[in-house]
Amino acid sequence: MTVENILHKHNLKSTGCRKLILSELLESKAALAESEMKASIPELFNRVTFYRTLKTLEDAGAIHKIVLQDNTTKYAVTRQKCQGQDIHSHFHCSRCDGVFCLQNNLQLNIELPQGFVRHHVSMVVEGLCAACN
Amino acid sequence: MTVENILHKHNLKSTGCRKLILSELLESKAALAESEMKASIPELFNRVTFYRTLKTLEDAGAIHKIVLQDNTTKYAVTRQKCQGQDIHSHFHCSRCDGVFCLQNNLQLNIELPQGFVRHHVSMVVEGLCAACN
DNA sequence: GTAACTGCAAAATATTTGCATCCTT
DNA sequence: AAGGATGCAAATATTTTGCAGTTAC
Repeated sequence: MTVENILHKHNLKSTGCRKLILSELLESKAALAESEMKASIPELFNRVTFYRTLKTLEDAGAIHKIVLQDNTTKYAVTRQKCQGQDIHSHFHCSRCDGVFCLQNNLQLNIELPQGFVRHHVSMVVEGLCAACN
Repeated sequence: MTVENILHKHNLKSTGCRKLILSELLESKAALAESEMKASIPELFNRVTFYRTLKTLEDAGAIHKIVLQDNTTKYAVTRQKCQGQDIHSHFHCSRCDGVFCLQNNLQLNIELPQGFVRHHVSMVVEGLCAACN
């Protein structure tokens, strides 16, 4: 799974900002916040481009965002194991702030009120990761 | 469960802004965003006070916030059924944007990677509510 | 009376929009 | 060549901070 692969697969032009963001996310084990990406990527791109690129990549399905309870947003490459899950779940370490995609084949039997219909579920597990535990 | 009850129970002074926000949330079946609260509450309070009051109420445990995948934040009174749940789950209607606390006694068996420890889980179920379905 | 809540002004931060320029295909 | 991506400037929105005045207890 290379950066070019991903871009081509989603019919996206191969541009500087996209490649940098994708390679950054591919290399990282954890999901990254905008600030974390900017820290490692030199000031090649300004914030506007960042926002637009993240949105483009997300709309195309190349990456997905994870919204934490503290309102911060992190991004991760959408890997095969992430796809087709009714429940998309992530782990958030309270100590190092790391966010990781969880691979789960969970079958949730959630009772909803009468007349409610469920489309999909997102879940964040808070706790300590192996390194911090 | 009156507003004064709640404030007293959490050792909070009974002030105008707190009472308005709490009564607003108590009356509403759905969780409310800051913008939704402001719509029904006259301009008695400015934004700064709003933020600070919400934080105070949240820190005290009188209300809790729900962060949705689109980054919006809603608030709801912490009722008895909300408490002591390992998994706090909410329903978000994609059509009317309503957010409701779900009462569930779900026992989740989530498999975590080696060495990871789980503290608690938050979950948002997306779908259609009874009125919109 | 006192600690803490509120309001105002303003700073800091985050996000969006319009437009001109540049680049990928 | 053309459509789309980028950068800049600036508008808009969101959140935080300091300080002075006010209020609940």
